[in-house]
Amino acid sequence: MTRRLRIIRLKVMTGDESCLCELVDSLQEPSYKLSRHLKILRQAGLLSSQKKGRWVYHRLMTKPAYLEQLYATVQALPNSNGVYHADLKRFHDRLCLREGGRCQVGIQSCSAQN
Amino acid sequence: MTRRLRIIRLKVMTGDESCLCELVDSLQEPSYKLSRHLKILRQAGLLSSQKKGRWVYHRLMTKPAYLEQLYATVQALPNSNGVYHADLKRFHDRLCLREGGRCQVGIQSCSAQN
DNA sequence: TGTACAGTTGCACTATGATGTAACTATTGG
DNA sequence: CCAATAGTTACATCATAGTGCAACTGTACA
Repeated sequence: MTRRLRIIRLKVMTGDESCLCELVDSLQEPSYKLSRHLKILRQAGLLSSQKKGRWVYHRLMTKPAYLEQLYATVQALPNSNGVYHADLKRFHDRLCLREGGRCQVGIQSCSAQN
Repeated sequence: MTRRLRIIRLKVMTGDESCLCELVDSLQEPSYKLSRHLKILRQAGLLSSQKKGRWVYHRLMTKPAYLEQLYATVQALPNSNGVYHADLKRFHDRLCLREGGRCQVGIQSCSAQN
């Protein structure tokens, strides 16, 4: 659950679409975990996923009004232990590896491989 | 989790304080269940509870700003199966049993006793 | 065509949360 | 003081959610 919240928080703050490997480097969690959480979020109607080449880009759904309300709440949640901030920093660093707004490389962090 | 949401939704919509027996009649759930969920909500900082005689009155906390944001989201959530509406109706009926704004009787519904 | 790699998923397992029972405290009213 | 009742909680049990491993699909590039 916490991981799902970290994903949503990150995407609420950044807005842009991102692929799994970028999220792995940002949240420092193994890909199989995040992949499953992303699937659950997609089934819940919070995310839409689009495959482009070998990468799958995920972005927040904005259609039902209560989702926007939900995102505003996620944004307002207290960042108790600084995790969200750390996620965001790693995500921004990771975005620098893009070329032409597209992901070009896979998982970079050696810690949370797989 | 769903029960916790029903409690919060009910209190968000009505605002006023209420005691356990009134919630039992409204949600049609046994008292030991709701008592435990109320405790968890209290520990999470969402509720404050105050004992007055033999009844304990529970009300929503409003202090941190993100809580107000959270309540707005709960209010905006879709009422998929009509549960929230049914809870609300039973709650209003139950409030008619008060005298001078105070609860005077215990659990009324024979279904969800205990 | 074959290899590397992004991403997914079935399976077994573990951790966490919800539940039912029943015993408990505290308060009211006779 | 005692019975009745509002509410709480320890304990065992069951249900659900999260995890790790490993095998799998699909795409790109040499």
